[in-house]
Amino acid sequence: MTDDDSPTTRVRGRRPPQGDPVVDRALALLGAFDSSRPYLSLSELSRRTGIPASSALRLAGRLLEWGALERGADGRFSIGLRLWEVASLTPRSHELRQVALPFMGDLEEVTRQHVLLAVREGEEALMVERLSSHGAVAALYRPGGRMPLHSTGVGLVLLAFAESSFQEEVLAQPLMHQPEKVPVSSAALRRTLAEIRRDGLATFRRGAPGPIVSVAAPVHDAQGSVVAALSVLVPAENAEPRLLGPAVRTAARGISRGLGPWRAPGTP
Amino acid sequence: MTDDDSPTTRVRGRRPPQGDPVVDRALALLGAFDSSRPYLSLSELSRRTGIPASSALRLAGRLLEWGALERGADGRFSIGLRLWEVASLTPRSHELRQVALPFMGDLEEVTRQHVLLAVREGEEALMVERLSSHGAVAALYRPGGRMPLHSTGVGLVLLAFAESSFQEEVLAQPLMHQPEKVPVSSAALRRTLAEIRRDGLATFRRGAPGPIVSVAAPVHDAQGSVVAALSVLVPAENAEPRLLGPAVRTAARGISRGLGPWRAPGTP
DNA sequence: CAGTTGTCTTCCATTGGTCGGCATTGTGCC
DNA sequence: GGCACAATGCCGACCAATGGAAGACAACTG
Repeated sequence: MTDDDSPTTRVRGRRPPQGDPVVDRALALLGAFDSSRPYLSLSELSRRTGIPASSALRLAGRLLEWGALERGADGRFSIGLRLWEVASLTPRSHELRQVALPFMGDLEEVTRQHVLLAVREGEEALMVERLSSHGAVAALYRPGGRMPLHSTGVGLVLLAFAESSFQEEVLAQPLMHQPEKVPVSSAALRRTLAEIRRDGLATFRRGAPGPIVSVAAPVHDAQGSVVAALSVLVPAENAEPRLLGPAVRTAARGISRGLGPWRAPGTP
Repeated sequence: MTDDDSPTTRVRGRRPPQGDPVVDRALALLGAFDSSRPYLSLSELSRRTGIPASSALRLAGRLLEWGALERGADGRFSIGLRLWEVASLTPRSHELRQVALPFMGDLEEVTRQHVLLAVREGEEALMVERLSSHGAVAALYRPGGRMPLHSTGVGLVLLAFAESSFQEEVLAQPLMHQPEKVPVSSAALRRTLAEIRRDGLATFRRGAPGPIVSVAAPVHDAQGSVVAALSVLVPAENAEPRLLGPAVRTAARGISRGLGPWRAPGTP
């Protein structure tokens, strides 16, 4: 029962049954970019999104005109600065960073390594900001990137203070430490989370690119719920968790206080 | 020749002659947000973009689903974290910040005020990053926000090293210092720009929220063109431009060097 | 150097996703 | 209760969006 498709009857502009909403396709184009591929040619864009080249070109043209995409001399596309400008208004990054940066600066000055701030987004942590000193150890994750909840200091804090239904959902899955690929026992993780809740502090060690230890603490908003996690990342050898703990907790409290009275985004 | 529109013939879904491309409308929704209005209700969104409420709702729904928008418990929309995540891949912010942040941290530690990094976007400077210490003086501009080229330290640097055709375009307009609203003589500005090119350094004073001085230097990419400007912002009273100048220039050179060898984004 | 391959772009007949007015419900204020 | 405003659901006409075909151009290849 193949339908009639003799060469002569084949129409030119037959619109195929496919047909995602236009907006979704345009967003798919934006989503095709990736930290490992910040520049994409038209055909790469087309392949990654499954959108035919001619359609991809038309849509990309619109995005280009507005500034959501830019196009280099070699014809390749990248995310546009105009989009970044608008996106920087997202409250969970903008408000938070504004308050947190000075405190993060203090911590960096003391530790001279990495200081990072992350929020939860879906089943991962999203790094909102990172300060890194010159001689700092190699870091696994980057600002704007995602980090596993169960295998990073900030992630553990965010998980420990999430709703318990969400915690159970995560605990139900088989989890592996990253990047070592060592299985995590759900019972051990449960115990760790309880400790974090008790101490208001997470200490996480990993040996991957180099042995490091991360000390993380929760940041609360005016309603008292945990909206972010702050952490310092130092090489394991000269780590002094005893000293780092109070410093991180103090900074996190400072940020929390800064978020408090600044409430009420009612029309100014 | 009014067309027939007797009450009974009035069709329901008559599509009006209006009709911007869908993608443009969706982007207009994103563009409706603003640093002074990071939260918008549906009707505000509709009014600001000129899109009828029912259409705005439908489009916003799509954006919401993808994560380009978020919606609070009160029903108001804001920019979504997913959009920020993608937007953070824009080379002009991502690559630059990665290299610049450690150097900016050094400068902040010395000055204990504001350190900022900006790129040129159209006829304005766009602040890509700012580090601010605790006791720092009030700042006029915010990260992600735009600054006038002729009335800020970083702006002057970016203007001074822009193509001359662009400079003439700017010089041809009547310019005012911000926020004092004092006219800028085009001849004086021309002289200032020449000095900046000669010294590789801009010094800019303003008295607005408080008397401050900004010392700015250019950042070059591997090809030698100026891609950003770095600046420190300190209160005028205890400013030591003599000392700040070399510090800022050194840091800017460090960033430029960091951008150099990191060239060639050819497929890895 | 003709042949091959791949990318980018323009063209265009077709059609299904998009359109906004209207109706309804929800919410706050006097 | 009455009024004003915001949000959402509904609907069918219609035009903007569609993707295959084909051309232009560049880079390899035998």
